[in-house]
Amino acid sequence: MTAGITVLDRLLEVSELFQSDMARAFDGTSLTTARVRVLWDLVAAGPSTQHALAERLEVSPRNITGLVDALESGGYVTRTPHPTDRRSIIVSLEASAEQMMRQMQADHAALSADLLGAVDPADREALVRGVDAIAGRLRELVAAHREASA
Amino acid sequence: MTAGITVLDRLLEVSELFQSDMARAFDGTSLTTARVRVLWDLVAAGPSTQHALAERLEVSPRNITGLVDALESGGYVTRTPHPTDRRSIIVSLEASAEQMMRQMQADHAALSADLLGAVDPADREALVRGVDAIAGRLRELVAAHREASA
DNA sequence: AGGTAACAATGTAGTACCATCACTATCATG
DNA sequence: CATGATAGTGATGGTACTACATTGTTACCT
Repeated sequence: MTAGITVLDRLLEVSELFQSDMARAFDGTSLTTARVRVLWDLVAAGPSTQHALAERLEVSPRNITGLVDALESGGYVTRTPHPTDRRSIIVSLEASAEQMMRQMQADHAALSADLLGAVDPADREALVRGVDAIAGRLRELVAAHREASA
Repeated sequence: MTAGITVLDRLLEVSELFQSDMARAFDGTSLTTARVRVLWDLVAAGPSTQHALAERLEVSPRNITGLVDALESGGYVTRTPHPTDRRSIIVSLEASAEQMMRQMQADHAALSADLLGAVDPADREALVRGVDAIAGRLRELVAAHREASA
């Protein structure tokens, strides 16, 4: 019972700590969590229209305009016209930003490994299974909520 | 290796899902995540000065003024003068808000139990130990980062 | 006591994120 | 070719946060 509370609380604590640490890393740059989310998506999906970004990140197209504005003036991305559809704009990562994201990905992996290293080896498999189970169950619950309120 | 990445990513996913679900629950009210954080703290700490709230929540005093403004006009808290220090203002939960927070706490516990219920019983203890270990290690790392940049 | 420094809260001003609505330019289809 | 959908953006507004300046109050120090 108390353990149940503790697990969820610890999970939330972990992500809070992680996010505040990320944010601190961006100090001095024009990067923010929301902007990096855009970069991250571009790494995964490749050059995209703003509309596609908006859909994948689940924010309004209008918001993407602002985020890309900031990233563009920071030199992280470029806007190029779509080859066939003149309404669309293709957002691409600048080479330096792609390099930076690769580094960030490596850091992320290293951190993951570090954190997992703090776990008793005998507990690791159960931990992974447990976290997966929790994530899966939570996805179910959220989906059910969305249904209900739709 | 891949598992290491997956664990951290899953943890982050869990807290994202959780937070978006929380936010949806506040639809239609004047409550938001930041404001509920204030209420939550008042439940745990009892009536407090705004200064104390700012310190515990690690935000600027000015920000607390705005949050308490919103909570006050929503009828969730009341401002009363400090008995001895006329500079200070004491923020207290309204009875209805205290009731609501008790409910929220119960829901939180129920959700925790539900999520833990999705985990194979044989994995639960290891999961709790593992998450604790990760949280502890992450606390260390963040503290070290703060030191380094201070 | 009298002056000064620290303190609590708030006004002002500014950044960032996010949303909706209205509008323009451009497809795409009947 | 007209009509309706689509892609992006301007305008506007709410929330969350910050730093700086200001006001009233307290506490300390000589």
